[in-house]
Amino acid sequence: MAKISDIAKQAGVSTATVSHVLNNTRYVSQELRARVEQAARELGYRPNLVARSLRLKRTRTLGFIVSDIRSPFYSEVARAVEDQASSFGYNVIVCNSDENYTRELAYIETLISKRIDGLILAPTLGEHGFLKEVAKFWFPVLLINRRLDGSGLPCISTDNRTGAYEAITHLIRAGHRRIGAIGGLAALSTTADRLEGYQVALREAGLPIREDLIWLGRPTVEEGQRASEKLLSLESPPTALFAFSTMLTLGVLAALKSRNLRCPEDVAFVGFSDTLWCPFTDPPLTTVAQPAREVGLKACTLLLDVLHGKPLPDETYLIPPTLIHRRSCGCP
Amino acid sequence: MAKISDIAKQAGVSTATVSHVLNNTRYVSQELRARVEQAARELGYRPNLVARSLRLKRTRTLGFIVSDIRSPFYSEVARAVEDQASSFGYNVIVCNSDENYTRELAYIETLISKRIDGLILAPTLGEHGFLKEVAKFWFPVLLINRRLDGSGLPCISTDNRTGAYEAITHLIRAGHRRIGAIGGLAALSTTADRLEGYQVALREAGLPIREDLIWLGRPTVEEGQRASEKLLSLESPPTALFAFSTMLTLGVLAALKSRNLRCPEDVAFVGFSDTLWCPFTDPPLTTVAQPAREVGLKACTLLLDVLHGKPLPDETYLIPPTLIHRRSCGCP
DNA sequence: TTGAAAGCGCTAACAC
DNA sequence: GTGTTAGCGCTTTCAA
Repeated sequence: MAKISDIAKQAGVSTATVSHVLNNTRYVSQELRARVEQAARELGYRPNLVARSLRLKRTRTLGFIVSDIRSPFYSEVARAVEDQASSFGYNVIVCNSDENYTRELAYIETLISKRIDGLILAPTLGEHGFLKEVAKFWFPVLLINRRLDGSGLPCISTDNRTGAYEAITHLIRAGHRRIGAIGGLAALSTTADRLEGYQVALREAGLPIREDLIWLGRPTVEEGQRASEKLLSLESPPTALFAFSTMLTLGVLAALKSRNLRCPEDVAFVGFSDTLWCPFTDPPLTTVAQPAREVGLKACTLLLDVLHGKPLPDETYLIPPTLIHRRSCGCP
Repeated sequence: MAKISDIAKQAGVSTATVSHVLNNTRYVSQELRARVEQAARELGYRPNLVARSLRLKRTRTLGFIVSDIRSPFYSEVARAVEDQASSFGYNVIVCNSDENYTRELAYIETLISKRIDGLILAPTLGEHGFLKEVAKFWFPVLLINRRLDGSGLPCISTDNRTGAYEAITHLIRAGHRRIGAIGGLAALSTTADRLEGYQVALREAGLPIREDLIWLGRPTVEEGQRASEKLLSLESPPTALFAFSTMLTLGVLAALKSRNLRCPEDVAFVGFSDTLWCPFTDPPLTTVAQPAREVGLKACTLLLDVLHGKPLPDETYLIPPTLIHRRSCGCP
C-alpha cells in the first residue's frame, strides 16, 4: 500500500511533484517524471481514491436505486447506465428498494453519507418532497420511469401514454370493441399514463370506457392471473386484453392456459415490455417494447452533463416505445 | 455540509465527544449526549463516510463484476448479493465485463483504487494469476459461477456437472439414444462441467459419445440456432437436444420453429437455467434451474465472514440445481 | 521548475 | 467523563 510520500522518497522529489506527474497537472521535467514513474511502478502504487475523494469532494460514484434489478427493464437500464458511467470514469452503486419507501430512504441516507456525485432513481410510492432538498443540498437527482409531478425533478421515461395508445388503437383496428386493461398500482405515473393512453384510444374510436374492463393492482403473476380470470368471467367478456407489465403478462398467459383459451383466436393480447422470450411464447407476443437502453443512456448522460457544469433541466424526457407485432394480437 | 467540528462548536463539546456519541463508542453523559444529538439534528448533519473510510481503511463497499447484469442468472445473483450486503451495512458497485478480459482488468484496477473491502467476480477467459496477488494484497476475492483451477481462490457455483448429468439421464430414461449438446465456450469451467455431466450420463448408460453431436461456441441466440440447424441436419440427427444456457436455448427454439419441428414429438429438449418465461414457451421448457439466489447469498455471506475475521476458505462450494419437468422433454 | 505545508472530515490514542 | 491532537493519503496554494 505505497502512498505518494513513499514514491516521493524513493524518487527523491516532493509529494507535490509526484501528484503532478501522476495527474499530469503541471509541468514536470522529463528527468523527474521518469524517476517518479519508475518509483510508482516499482512500489506497485495504486492511487487511493478515498483520500482523493475527501480532498476533492467528489467520488466519481453514482447511485442507482430501482425496485428490483432482476426486472428485465431495470437490468437493461442499469446496464446502459453503467456503460455510460464507466466510459466517463464513474462507478455505480446499485440498490434495490423493493418498492419499499423506508428502504429507499435508508439507501438515500447511505448514499448521501458516501457522498455520491449523483443519483438515478425510480421512486417508490410515497411523499418525495425531501428529494428537492437532497438535490439542492447534496447531489443532482434524475428520475427514471416514474415522474414525480410538482417535484421539479427531471425524469427520463418511456412515453407510456403513446405506447398504450398505439397498442389499443392497433387492437381497435383489428375489430376489437371490448378490450380489457390489466395494470399496476394506480398511483404510479406509469400506470396512470398507460391507462390514459388506453382511454384516449377508446374515446377517439368512439368506444365506451367500461370500468369493469379495467383492473389495477399489484403487478405480480398471481394477481395478473386473478385479474384475467375476473375479466374473462364477465357476462360480456373482453375479446382482447392489454397488460401493463411483464409480470402481469405472465399472469394473463397463465389464465389463458388454465382456461384453455386460444390466443389470439379466443382472446387477443398485447403486452407492455418486450423481452427476449416474447417471440417464443405460445403464441408469440405482440408487445410495446420499452426503450430501456435509451432511458438509461439518456439519464446517465444528463446526470454526467450536470456534473460537468451544465444546468439541471427540469423537463421530462419521454422516449417513444415501439409496438412489436407478433401473433398474439391476432392481426395478419 | 456540517461536519463534526461544527456540531462540537454548537454543542460546546469536543470533536471526540461528538464522534463518540455518534458512534456509541465510549461513555458520554446524558447531558452532553443530548446536546450533541440535538446539534446534529439542527445542522442536518450527515456523517462523511469518505473521511471515515480514509481513517478506518475500509469502505463498506463491495465490488461485483459479471459479464452482463442483464443476464437473468447474474441479475438474480446480484440481487441476492445486494440484499445480503445491505443487510450488513455494505453497498455494492456493479460492473459489466462483457466477457472482455481488458475491461475486467480495468474494473479491478478501479476497485483497488476505490479501496473496496471485497470482490465477487465471475472471471472472463484469460490469465488470472494476478488475482492471487490482488487477494493477498488488497481484498478478498470470491469467484462465482466459474472456477479458476489452481488459483486457490474459493468459488461458489452451481453444481453444473450434476445438473447436466440429471438432465441427460432423464432424457435417456425417456428412450433417447442420440442426444445433442449445445454449449458455450469450451474453456469455461461451466461449459466443461456441463459437458462432463453429459458425457458421464451417456457413458453410464452404455451409450457412445459422438463428437458430431456436440457443439460448443459463443453462447448467443444466433449461434445456438446455427448449431441446432447443424445437428439436426446430420444423417442420423439427435432425437433430443440439451442446451447449456438461456441464449442457446432461445437459439434452439428458433431453429425448431424455422424447421417446423414439433417439440417434444420430433425433437425433445432440455435447457439450462430456468426463467419466469419457461412455463410459457411453446412448448413449456424442461430446464435445469440454477440456484442463482443461493449462489449470491453464499458468496456474499462468505465474503462478509472473511471481512469479519474468518479465514478465507479455499474450497469450491457447489450448490445443486433442480431439474424442472415440463413438456419439452417429452416425458409424461 | 520544484517544494513545504495546510487541510479535506474523521477516529482514537493519550492525557487529564 | 471529557478534551487535544495526530494522522489517514491526497491536492494545491503559496513561496522560492
